[in-house]
Amino acid sequence: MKSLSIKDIAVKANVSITTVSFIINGKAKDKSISDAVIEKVEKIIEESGYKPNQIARSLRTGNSNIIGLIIEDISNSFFSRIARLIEDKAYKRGYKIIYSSTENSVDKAKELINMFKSRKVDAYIISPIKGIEEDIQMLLDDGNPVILFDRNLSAVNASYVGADHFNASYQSIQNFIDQGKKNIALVTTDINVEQIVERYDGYKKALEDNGIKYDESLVLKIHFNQEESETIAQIKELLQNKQIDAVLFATNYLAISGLKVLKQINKTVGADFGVIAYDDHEAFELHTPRISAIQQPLEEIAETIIKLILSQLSTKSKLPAEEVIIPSRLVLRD
Amino acid sequence: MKSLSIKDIAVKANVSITTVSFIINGKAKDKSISDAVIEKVEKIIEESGYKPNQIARSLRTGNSNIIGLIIEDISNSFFSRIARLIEDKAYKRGYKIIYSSTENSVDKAKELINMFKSRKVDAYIISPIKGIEEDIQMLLDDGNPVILFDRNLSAVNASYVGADHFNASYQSIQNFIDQGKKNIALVTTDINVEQIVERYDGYKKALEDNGIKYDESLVLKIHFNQEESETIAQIKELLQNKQIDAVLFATNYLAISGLKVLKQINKTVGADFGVIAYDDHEAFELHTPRISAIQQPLEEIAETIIKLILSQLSTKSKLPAEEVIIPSRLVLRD
DNA sequence: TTGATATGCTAAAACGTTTTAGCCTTACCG
DNA sequence: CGGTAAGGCTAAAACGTTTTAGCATATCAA
Repeated sequence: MKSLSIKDIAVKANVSITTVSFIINGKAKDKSISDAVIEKVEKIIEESGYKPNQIARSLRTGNSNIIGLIIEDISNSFFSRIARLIEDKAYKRGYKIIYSSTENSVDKAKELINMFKSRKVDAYIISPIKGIEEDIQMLLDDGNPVILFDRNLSAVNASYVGADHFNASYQSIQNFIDQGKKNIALVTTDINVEQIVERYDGYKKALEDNGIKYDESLVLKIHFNQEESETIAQIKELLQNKQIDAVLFATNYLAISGLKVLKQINKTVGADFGVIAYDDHEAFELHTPRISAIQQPLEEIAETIIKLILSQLSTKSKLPAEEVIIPSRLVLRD
Repeated sequence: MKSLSIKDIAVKANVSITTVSFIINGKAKDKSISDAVIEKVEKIIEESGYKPNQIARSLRTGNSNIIGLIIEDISNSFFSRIARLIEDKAYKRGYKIIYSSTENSVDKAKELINMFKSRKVDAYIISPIKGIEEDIQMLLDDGNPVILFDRNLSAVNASYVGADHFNASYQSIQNFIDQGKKNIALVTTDINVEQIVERYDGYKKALEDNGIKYDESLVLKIHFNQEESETIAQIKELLQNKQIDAVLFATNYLAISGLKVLKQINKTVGADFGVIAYDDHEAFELHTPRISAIQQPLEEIAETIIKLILSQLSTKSKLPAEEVIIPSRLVLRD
């Protein structure tokens, strides 16, 4: 059951392959093909259900209409929601997405970039990690559109779209302080990526600006790939052994682990113990009491990414890298 | 900055393209290429960083090493978690995933299948919807490996991997009844897919087997694509106006809406009001009290899908369609 | 009448691989 | 010593498109 080729159509219509190609690609008028022929060929295509082989097309034209998406983990709701929005918007413009998760591994990330390169994707959307600067630079040097998001790599001059992590973090801490909190903990991860560092910096700066001394023992850095049970143990230790009246969790999955701890040790979130999570999650709205969270503007981020990509794809000349920082929203609950 | 081709390598090594190709594909020994030449060419490839153009390769060989994944919505945690597992397992075997969400639209699903077809994906993993039976049959007729999952299409003779929705649902209701519940509601969706129907059937059968009369007014079918606010309004009406002592939610997002309603009307889940959700969700573990849920065996489902695909890919002869039903697990909490 | 222009179409090269068929040596066997 | 086999390599076709260059014929202006 071989599928039809343009040649089959040409034979059936008794015209040349070239003519069929022109018609398929809407260049018929340009190339002055007669209406009669256009109609005949279109009819045959319609009836036979012929679809051009995209692979052959890609080989010839050099573009694939595929956008490569490299993220940390598609099962993380932040990424899956962004992926969905990106997919949607890309799809409407005729692009498909091929994605892969890096799991924060430099090797895997590099491999993925190579994979995508050999697949000739038209553009790259990457939530990067430290250590792949060179590879990204090579993509840029080769003239590929590359958009970083969520986390930036300062060493690389690529376009970047992300939320204002520093200010969101700062605001959250300011909010705690305004409520009279003094001993404010930060639970974060040990991966050295820009957006995590910014959240940390915002935390520190807010304390400092309010004349509260930074206490390193109130900052817990959780190892990225460890079992949740261990995370829970570590958070429990922090919360039980330290005098703490508020916590900012730097990621939503850490916040979820944290809430489990609070449940275990029978501590309730409320007036005398504040919690804010970075990145909202359905569980927070539902939790009793409801948990405050920082919402990243997913829709805007996705839209901006696609806009940048399309503008880069539509001009052959290299556009200067753009940095778009979009404010996050602190949603206070209960 | 044109990228290297096999020809460039051949020229550099002063051998023919054919020889390079044999070496790249590990057929050198077979084709009796001398060790000296192998070494020389490999060295040049290594140094130059040459990567074969996958598109040209695909065009020639007819396979792409890409698996197409068609699901309802990547941002739904059930699908994103499955996607992650599938991606992982596929990746380890040298396959990449290209995905797209159907949003339960027949037209979009058909379009996606065509898209994937013209991209010559090597296999299809589809969480199907009613109305695309013919398209799937065509894929099968053309000899493509196709695995349906989550929901089956009885009209089509494709392999299927899914959880035992009927029994899980039956068990849940039985559990309610064992606890003395009599007025058991079901909140489900109006999409006519097999796994939803099975959950409904399980509900009915369990009632029947226990001599409880089926009351249609206790079954709420929520329209698929509607706003959450409307869903909440409908669930609220059900719970307020009917004498109900237990609810089974047929999807996790409906359960989440339902829990929001309970919060609004100040009804607490507990001994005199039971709740079970189909598909677990992080929010349930965290909810106070914790919410019971039916867990689908994601890991096993993903593993089985990949196994079936690989076995189909490795034999050229068509294998008979297999149906694998994996038991779900009812996790009772609090 | 002549050259130019428009109209309608096509042959063939090119994209970068894989693979078939086969060429030339040298080695070996009887 | 002649024939066959093995070893080491390669030319060229093929995959299915797009696109460049160009061939006829008809029309038209001068």
